[in-house]
Amino acid sequence: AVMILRSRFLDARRKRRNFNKQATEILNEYFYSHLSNPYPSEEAKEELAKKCGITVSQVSNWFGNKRIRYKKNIGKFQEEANIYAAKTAVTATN
Amino acid sequence: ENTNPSSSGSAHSATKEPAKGAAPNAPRTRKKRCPYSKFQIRELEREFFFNVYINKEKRLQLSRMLNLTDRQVKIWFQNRRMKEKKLSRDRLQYFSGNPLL
DNA sequence: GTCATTTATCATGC
DNA sequence: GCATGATAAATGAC
Repeated sequence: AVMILRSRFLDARRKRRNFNKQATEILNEYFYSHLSNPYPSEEAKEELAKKCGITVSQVSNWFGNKRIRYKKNIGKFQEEANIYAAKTAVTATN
Repeated sequence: ENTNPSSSGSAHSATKEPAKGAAPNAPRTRKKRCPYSKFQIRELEREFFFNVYINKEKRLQLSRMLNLTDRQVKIWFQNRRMKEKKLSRDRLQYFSGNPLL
């Protein structure tokens, strides 16, 4: 039993699974509300990880991928940028 | 399966990629990431197993054998140590946070 | 030296 | 067929 768990752990990367919608929502909210400086501190990463139900490393990976993929093609992310911008604007006024 | 770009004409060009003397405003183009071959990885891992920290002499020897620069071998060991640390962290988190066993 | 990061690449999901 | 998460080279702060 231990060997099975261990083997599954060792190649956990090979079988990646997408984050659930709620987690992606939380990460995107933070990203687009800190677009001028999308670098969460270690404490912020831990809090995001807790809220999303993922590890701190996964949070770091997500922001790393998001930053460069956003920078490489801002146009492609314009739509979702507007969505989250409006969302955070609403929450800010409330 | 790995055609090393560093062997452009000479395999003995020691350790530098940008020429520093001539161009004052060097754009300093970042070296493109080139994945190492299975053979290179095996030899690097083999040495890493014996000692996580590599000597300067062994480093030069390894770099010559694998057709890598001395800097590349040094960086590889640094990244490999970070990988080992991350694996330990993940292992700890995995076996402690879950009610298994 | 460590370590967060950038960037390209890999492997998978769908 | 790309989107996405994780990893592998490479850089730079400290």
